[in-house]
Amino acid sequence: MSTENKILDSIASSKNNKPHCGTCSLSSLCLPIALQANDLDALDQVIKRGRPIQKGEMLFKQGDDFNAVFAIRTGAVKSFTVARSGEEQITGFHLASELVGLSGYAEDVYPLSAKALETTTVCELPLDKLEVLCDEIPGLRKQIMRNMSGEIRQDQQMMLQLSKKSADERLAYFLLELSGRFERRGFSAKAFRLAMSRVDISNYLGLAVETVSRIFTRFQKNGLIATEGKEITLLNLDELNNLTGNPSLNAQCDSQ
Amino acid sequence: MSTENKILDSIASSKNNKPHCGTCSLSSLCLPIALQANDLDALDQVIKRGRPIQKGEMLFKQGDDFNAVFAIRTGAVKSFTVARSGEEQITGFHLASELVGLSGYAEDVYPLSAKALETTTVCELPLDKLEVLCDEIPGLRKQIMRNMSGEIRQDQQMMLQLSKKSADERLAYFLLELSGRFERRGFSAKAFRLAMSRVDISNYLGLAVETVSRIFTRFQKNGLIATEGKEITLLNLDELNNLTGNPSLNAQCDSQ
DNA sequence: CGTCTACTTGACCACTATCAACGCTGGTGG
DNA sequence: CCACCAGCGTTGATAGTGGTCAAGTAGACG
Repeated sequence: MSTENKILDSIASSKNNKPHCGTCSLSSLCLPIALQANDLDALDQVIKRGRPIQKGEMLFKQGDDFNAVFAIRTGAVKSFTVARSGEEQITGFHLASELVGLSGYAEDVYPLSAKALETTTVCELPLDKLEVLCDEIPGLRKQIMRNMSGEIRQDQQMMLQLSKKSADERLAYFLLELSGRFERRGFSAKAFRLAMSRVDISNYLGLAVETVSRIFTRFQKNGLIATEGKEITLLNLDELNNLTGNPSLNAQCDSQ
Repeated sequence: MSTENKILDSIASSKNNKPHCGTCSLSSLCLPIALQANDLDALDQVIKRGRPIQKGEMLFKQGDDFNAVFAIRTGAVKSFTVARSGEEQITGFHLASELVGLSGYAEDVYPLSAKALETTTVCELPLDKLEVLCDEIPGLRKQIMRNMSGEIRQDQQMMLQLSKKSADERLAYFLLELSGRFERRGFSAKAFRLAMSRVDISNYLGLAVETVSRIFTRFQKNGLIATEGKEITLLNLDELNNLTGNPSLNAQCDSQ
């Protein structure tokens, strides 16, 4: 067994060497959430689990035929659209358990590209098989619709950020939003690693890199955060929350 | 028969007094596009067609239970989210044949509100019935997924506009995008009525009303458009296209 | 005719982009 | 082993786009 495969397996599953939806630690966040055991097997059968995708590699490119949806098992991915004028807009960062590529449905080609921010393993759901399953398993159809609906909601939140919020508010929102996603995956809400570069963050938030950099420094001076390269610690969630301009995003949300 | 009902019927269908998906002039744009005759009947059966909605009335409010999706028959609707801080963000304007409310799927409540911009008639698709039909008619499921996917694509385009484009570019894009939608509905691409107010436009585009107003005047001075109240004529599509910063959005798109 | 709302126009200034320079780190090749 | 370079991140100085405030106009409606 090659070193590469060893790494893959150790990443894919800490206990078994055959990854399977039923044993995947993400099953409570990912598509299986709404499925029965036998449906889960059916889903598992159609999933292709390829070799890991290296940092900088593309999952798919804007304009490619839409032939699969991807669920992220480990790692992180950014998706972005390129305007005809050449400008890039990062439309989202995707962590483990999230689906990428569903927006290809409308036009039969991907309207955006997806690139790995770090070494990433994915579960590939070939479209033809997925279509059949969707018609056979109502729970799966519903779960995918929920997913798409959630993405619409999220993108619309982002529209609000981009059009109404100041640079400080956007960055605070970004950090808290990420924090919440890590927490839901069982990681620390206060200390994590930013898989994306400052340039990526600034692009996503509709700001210049310099602005993002300056705000990071200012937040540090004010004791809100501490950074060491890509590692970041949120020192004062309450104050960050105030900064978003939104009463409570992450504060006293124990019920969530 | 009351005056109100007479109006409804005359609006609902210019030829028959019983509106039906099969005879609706929008069937080639709306959900029926992918359905067989008998499936179409099944869809038609579940649709509730209520009285017209007056300008300013709400179709649904953010936080309401998600219990129906709406297809617009005539008129226009704006949808918008309200942040906890109170800011409103208009997330879209919807014209005849478009679906509103699909983003309620993820959380079982609508994450946004929808309000009529003018007197509007809608086809209401109760969620419980729609769910059943989705599982029975694969074509319908697919069409709805395409719809959601298209909305994601569209929102992401908007994110690009909001974060990368200047005020002029945004307004030009807005006008051309509307123009294209009117054209696809068989109306003039060059002259139409803006159902929404300047405030709505500015909110949608992430600008101040004053800015929008100034750009409208400047565009007029430069001979790009002519306005008279809410009526607008696009005098120079090519130049507007250049202004979007995107090579060709509406130019020489005869094939589209 | 008065009031209200939508829209327009002008003056001013703040936020953030842009330009420029510099430091740090990791990789490459002499 | 060190010099060099590229990519990323930070910091400073400057300027421009578009927001804000204020006032005025026009159109709709009672």
